[in-house]
Amino acid sequence: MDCVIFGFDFDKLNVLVINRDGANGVQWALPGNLIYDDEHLDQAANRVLAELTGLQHIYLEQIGAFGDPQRISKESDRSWLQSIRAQPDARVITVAYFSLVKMEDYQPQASSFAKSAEWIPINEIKELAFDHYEILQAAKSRLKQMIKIRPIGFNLLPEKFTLSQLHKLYESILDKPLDKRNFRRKIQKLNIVMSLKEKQSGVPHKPSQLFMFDKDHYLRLMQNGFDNFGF
Amino acid sequence: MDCVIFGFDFDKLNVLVINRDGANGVQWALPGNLIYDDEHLDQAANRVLAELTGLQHIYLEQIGAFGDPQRISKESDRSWLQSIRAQPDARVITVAYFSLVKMEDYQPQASSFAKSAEWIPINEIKELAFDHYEILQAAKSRLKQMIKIRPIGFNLLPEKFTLSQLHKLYESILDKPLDKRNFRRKIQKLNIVMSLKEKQSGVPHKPSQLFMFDKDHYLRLMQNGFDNFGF
DNA sequence: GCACTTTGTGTCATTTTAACACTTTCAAAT
DNA sequence: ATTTGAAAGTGTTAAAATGACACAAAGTGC
Repeated sequence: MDCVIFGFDFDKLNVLVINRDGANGVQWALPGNLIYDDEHLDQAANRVLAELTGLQHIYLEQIGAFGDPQRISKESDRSWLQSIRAQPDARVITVAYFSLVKMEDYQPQASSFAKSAEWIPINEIKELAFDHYEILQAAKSRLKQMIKIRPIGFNLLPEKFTLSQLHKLYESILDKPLDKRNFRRKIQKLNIVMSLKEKQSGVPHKPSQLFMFDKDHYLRLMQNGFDNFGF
Repeated sequence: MDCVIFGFDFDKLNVLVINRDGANGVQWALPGNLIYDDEHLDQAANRVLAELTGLQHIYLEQIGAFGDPQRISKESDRSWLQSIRAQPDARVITVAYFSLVKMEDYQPQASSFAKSAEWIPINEIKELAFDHYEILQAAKSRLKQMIKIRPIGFNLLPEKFTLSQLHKLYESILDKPLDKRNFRRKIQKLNIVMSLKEKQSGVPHKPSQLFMFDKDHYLRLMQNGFDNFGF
């Protein structure tokens, strides 16, 4: 399995990639690993995620299976494969997942010498090992699709957030500007956020109201068959 | 791989299932088969579909992978498995697809003695072999999701169809009534159907105008980022 | 020509959408 | 103390979309 782990830095979407040092300099790849013989697919995904980041109970959703017979045959991937696989030539089908993580919950040590994972802005990724770039694109478009019908974006934000942060998040995922006032009106009318009696502090500008995701109201909405945020 | 093949009989959704005669009477299962070692997943799906129905160039889309370690361990499935698999105990992960077929294009011979496949109304299916019922539910909800953002429904209708048929199709998939006039207005405003200079004939009531899917207009819509039919 | 069945059509009140600009509030710098 | 910079927060209006609703028209079969 392979996993596209998304994070949001209040400005843009990021993806957690692992680097392997190869002959041709650094190569990025998605975190992933083999699935145990007696393991549910979702279990495997959770395990790999936990092994890498230590995080548990994280939003995780299957994207699908990727099984091009040639997907691991790129010349640049072979030497690395030989170093980690008993049967480097065996066919491998991967089940891809995407995951939404609060970036604050996992900060790879940027200072560490032997750093193995890094947050990279999604728009700066031009190439990945194997078919991981293709998987990344599928993850992106799946996320875009999902966020229009479910409020999964909250998984990318801290518990308390501002509407501007949420706004920026939607813009980053949908990859288009959204009118600020119209966005706020829509979110507030839906009743899926509740305003806290608390404001930002320490910011060099008007401090923003803080909000939380209102799960109860959302579940009530769902029960009426609601599944369209209209973005 | 396993495939949920949908068909529409102008009244309700049907699924093509194969029957196997077992100890406990007839058991239904989804069509499926092993994937060859050098085969793309999509290729395998197309092959299995063609082997069963003779149809090619059919709408086919991956749902995802299903890999519960126990998925083939139900007692009622074991005897059948032993008759068709060299290693009946090996773990099997399936990649599920759903497919949209014009029912007129494939009519299993109802009179044939050794019939192996049959169209069954989706709402009458209460149980299937292995985890196929679960796959069916996933297919249904995926279809429901997709039809709201892409006009894939046309794959279930003949080239020439009436708006009432299209209307009924949407109601069947979305599983809720849609106002006739509002439905027609919406479809026609979108410009994704073109009316033919031809009417139904031989029907014992006012004959209906025939329409075709207008692919060009739809592609033009798409280019403007359109992906919400608003149902 | 009558009964039956399905097609096909319009209006109106309400809601939703999109476009658009200025004042407020704080920290930091002077 | 005052100014400056930066983001927060807020309302109106015109246009479009939605949802609710009922009856005449056009065929076939009897």
